[in-house]
Amino acid sequence: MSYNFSEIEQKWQKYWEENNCFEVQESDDRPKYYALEMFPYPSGNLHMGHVRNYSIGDVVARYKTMNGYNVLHPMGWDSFGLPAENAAMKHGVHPNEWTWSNIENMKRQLKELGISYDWNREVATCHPSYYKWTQWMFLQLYKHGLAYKKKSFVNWCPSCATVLANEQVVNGKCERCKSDVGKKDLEQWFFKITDYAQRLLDDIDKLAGWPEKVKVMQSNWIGRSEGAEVKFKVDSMDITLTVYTTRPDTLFGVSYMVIAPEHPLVRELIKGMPQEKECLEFIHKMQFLNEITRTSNETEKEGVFTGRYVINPVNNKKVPLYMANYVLLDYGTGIVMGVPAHDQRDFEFARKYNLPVEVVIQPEGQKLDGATMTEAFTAEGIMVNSGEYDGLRNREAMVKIIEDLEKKNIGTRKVNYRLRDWLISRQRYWGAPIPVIYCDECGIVPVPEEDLPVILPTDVVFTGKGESPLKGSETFVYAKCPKCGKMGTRETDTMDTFVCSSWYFLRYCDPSNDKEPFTKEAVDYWMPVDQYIGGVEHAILHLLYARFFTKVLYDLGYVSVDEPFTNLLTQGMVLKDGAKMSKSLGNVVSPEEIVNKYGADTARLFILFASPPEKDLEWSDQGVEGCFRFLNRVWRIVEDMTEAIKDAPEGGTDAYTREDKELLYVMHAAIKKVTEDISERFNFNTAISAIMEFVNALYQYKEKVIKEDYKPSLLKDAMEKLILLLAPFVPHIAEELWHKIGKEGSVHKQKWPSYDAKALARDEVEIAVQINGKVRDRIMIPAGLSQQEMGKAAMETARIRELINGKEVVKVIAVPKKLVNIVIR
RNA sequence: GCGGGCGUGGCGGAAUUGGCAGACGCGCUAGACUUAGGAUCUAGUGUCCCUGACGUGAAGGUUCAAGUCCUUUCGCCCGCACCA
Repeated sequence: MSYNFSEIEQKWQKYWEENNCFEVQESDDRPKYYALEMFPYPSGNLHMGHVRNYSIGDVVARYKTMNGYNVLHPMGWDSFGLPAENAAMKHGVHPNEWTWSNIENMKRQLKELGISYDWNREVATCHPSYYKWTQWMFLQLYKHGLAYKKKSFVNWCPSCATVLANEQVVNGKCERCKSDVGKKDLEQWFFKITDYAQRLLDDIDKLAGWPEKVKVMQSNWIGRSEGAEVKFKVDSMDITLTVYTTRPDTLFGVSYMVIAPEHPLVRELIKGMPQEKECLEFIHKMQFLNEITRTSNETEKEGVFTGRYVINPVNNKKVPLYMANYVLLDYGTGIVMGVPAHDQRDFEFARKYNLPVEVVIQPEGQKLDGATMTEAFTAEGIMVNSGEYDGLRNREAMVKIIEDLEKKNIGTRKVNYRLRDWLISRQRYWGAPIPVIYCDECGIVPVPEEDLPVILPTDVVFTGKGESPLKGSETFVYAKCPKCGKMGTRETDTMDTFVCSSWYFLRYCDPSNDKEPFTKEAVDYWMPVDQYIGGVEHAILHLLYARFFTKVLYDLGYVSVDEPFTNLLTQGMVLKDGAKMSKSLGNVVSPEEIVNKYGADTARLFILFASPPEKDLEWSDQGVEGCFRFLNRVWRIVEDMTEAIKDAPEGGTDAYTREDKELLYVMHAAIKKVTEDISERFNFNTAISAIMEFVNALYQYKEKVIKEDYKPSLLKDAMEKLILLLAPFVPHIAEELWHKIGKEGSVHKQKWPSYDAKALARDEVEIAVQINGKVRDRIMIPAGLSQQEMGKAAMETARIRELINGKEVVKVIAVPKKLVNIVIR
């Protein structure tokens, strides 16, 4: 018979809810701790990845509570987004209805897992009381010049019928639906994250509690590079083209120049030239290529001559101006100088179009010939063919050249970032409306703060066409201009859902405030998040945006921290048969099924035990069975002992036998290990294995000691400690057993046990005796023996004496409590 | 190509500071209890030519001692990738 998990779990979930066990307030003399898991998109059902994420977070939250912290552990819903609209089109359900019923179901599932959330602080980004403040955030950014509108070539997903941020385009495909992303020339809203590029980069150094991997990814994404901008005059035209280069030392080797086909100056440059028609065709062709095929490393470089020439300011050489596929408009200046001898891309381009290859840097002791080179020389060397800079090492020349460019006013030192401004407008319905009104008289007018929220209308038709469905809502579109009162039209684009999730961790601090997004006091008390837990897929997107928002709000004085997350744990994926669980592979295990069959405690235990949190986890039905068996084992041993410990006096007892001491040792070793594994390393798998060893020791004790010799207070202590150690992992069974052994009050409100170093000090230890590094014998020795005495004891056994007989003992190394190594010759 | 990570039994994984490799769990084997066992308990379980030898992807090295440190190398996973 197994224990009745279903009854127990329901009972305690009800108890926790009715007693508001996990509700927290700021005013508390305990130190605060903010434990946060990434809130989910309400797709309708929890998956194993969620279970893993929230189980990990729950261990942390419950453990910290038991260790005397005032723990904030909230949950909410990232509830705007495309799937709601797709469902509306497919099933004819309104996104609002669809989303809220999903939330209801997932909330029930979360509660069935017994996660210790303060549900009073629940937020949903699609609720007007939340998006009011998302819109408020937009207005603050707008007010401070950090939100702006511009026309540009933007990523366009034809399937989602919306624009996408750079971060949402993965390998040229839509991050969400995987269809090919194209380009469209549209007017769009942007957040000026580039203003914060340097700080976002610099402050990565502050993130000591973040995984190296995530920090490297962010730093690569920001992509700082140092170089110079250099001005080239167009021959017989009054136009100057500026290039960005990281290699100003190769300036004398420029043999052509390339401009991006979309560059605004191109039309003027080619106008009336014999090459105009060819150029226009090329531009047209490039527009229809998506970015991945256009810019992939494998795509052959392709270009056309514009007919124009530019003049190299350092040597007055006239070089041809091309347009080419490999030059991107939105990086640097969109114009690149071609130095075939020292850049591989330029080299390939030059060979294809028969452009000269001029060597200006020679490797030491070698002579390169531009005509016969087979690849570009990109390493360091000595300057040649570079006028006054000849003979210098190229590094030194680089510095000098930049200085000289600045003096002559033909160039400047320049730092560039790969990071682009964040495109936040979406032509979709189910998002926070951008609070802006267009007025014929006044232009772009932000909606006044007191008029927020701009409510999403309900009279909307979902067409799936490339226009915001809001455009069709008469009640929404027309609005009076807040400035002049004339009728204007509202912005019909909504905000990227990543805007909503960039500040939700702040809202949790003060979730029902309707006067402001949060009070400074609340945020100052709880922030920063002490431990953030979520999937590594958000390493760049969400985590970078959240950092950006925090910095902006810090600058505006709304928060006192400039980094939101002190420690970050990126959990691994849940796999089945070596692959990520997915519908298409048919390897999905539903959490609900597992909870129904074995209970939430078993589900949680397995997921925590199978692998350390940051590694991928292979699902195993048999492993789940094993965890269920273990909990039954725990149940039975506590049941068995209940009678024996009933009238146990508190504290001391008679002299301990060997078995008593052994049990005491294992118990304290378990307390030590579990404590350290949770607090220092988050290695829940080894923490759980230590508890298993403790339980095994209890069974050993039962096997070896007759009932009459039981020490009631020792066993009582053991039962209490066992239950306390289990509490963060398997909260329901722990709570039930806690009361079963006659305790009162929630086990989760108890103090975390501490270990007794005395119990861990054994008087005798077994050590290995090695000869030349190989174990040849084992001996029991008193624990306090000196190294010398250990060596002596080791050489006294019959077996060792025999083995060293007639040999010369060169050296004896003794490691206290571990081993003795005798080196013989 | 650049950056990050990982290779340990039949499987998931331990080994935290260089100190007995394989904790714990799964699986497997045997025994006990039993009408029965897919329940439970107990014992065993890296490999082999088994008083010993070998063994942490491979090859070298440092050391009394190496999964752990160093050098070389192979394989896998993840991220970025024409960024001038």
